[in-house]
Amino acid sequence: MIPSDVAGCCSPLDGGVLDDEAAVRLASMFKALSDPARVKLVSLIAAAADGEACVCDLTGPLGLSQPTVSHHLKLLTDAGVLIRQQRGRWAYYRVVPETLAATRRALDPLLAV
Amino acid sequence: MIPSDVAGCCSPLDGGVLDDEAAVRLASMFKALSDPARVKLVSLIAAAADGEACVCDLTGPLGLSQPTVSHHLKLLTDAGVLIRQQRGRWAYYRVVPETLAATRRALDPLLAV
DNA sequence: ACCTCCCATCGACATCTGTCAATGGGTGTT
DNA sequence: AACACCCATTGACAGATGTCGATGGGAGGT
Repeated sequence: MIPSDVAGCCSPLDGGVLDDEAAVRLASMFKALSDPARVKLVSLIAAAADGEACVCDLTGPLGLSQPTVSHHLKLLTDAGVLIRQQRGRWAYYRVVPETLAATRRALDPLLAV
Repeated sequence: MIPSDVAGCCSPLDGGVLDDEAAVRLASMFKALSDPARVKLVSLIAAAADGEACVCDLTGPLGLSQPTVSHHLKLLTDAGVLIRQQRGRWAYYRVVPETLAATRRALDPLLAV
């Protein structure tokens, strides 16, 4: 379909578009999951017995050092993807389903035809 | 619930977890959408008339230079989120719904209880 | 032919990011 | 009290990332 020559381009189209704040929030959600190590962390925790895991459970399967794993876990926790609970010497992490569900829902408007 | 003291921790849990390749693929999908500019680009294009837009439509609403916008569009295209079609002097971009739908679906296993 | 316009690429630069070794703070055990 | 263990924080560093100005390559218009 050929565009209407001259004025067919460069028309303003600001209707029904994410505002800056929404774009930043959405992007930060995706950024939290933009690293293979973090994706695998969430996967490991979601698949763990009782739906929770401590750091010592995760360093092995990830093949990363303990500080690096703690770093990724902090990013995920700050993003609201995980929640942290200290019990004794162990720190247990579990997935926050609402956050991932919200991220999933946020993709719908981008599929609009 | 207190863990079963000693052996309660550090048990191997490798069942039903994303393998490395899947984690990398998933992460690269999310990385493509991990920047506010790119999220807004997809939103702008999805909301555009006829579901497509050329670069000159996008630099204004984004407030970024043309090279920067082209850079982001290339990243999104490489990730399969957008598709590019050249018509005359204009390059038209449109959303690839299948890619976003696949990304949306990939979040489901992470929600498993 | 020349000029104009749209857009991709290049070069450069500041910043962010992922990673680890080393350290330190709690918690439980002996 | 002393020790062992789990984990977060710090410091450091290489590499990736976002941004822009400048350049170049096509496609249309005059």
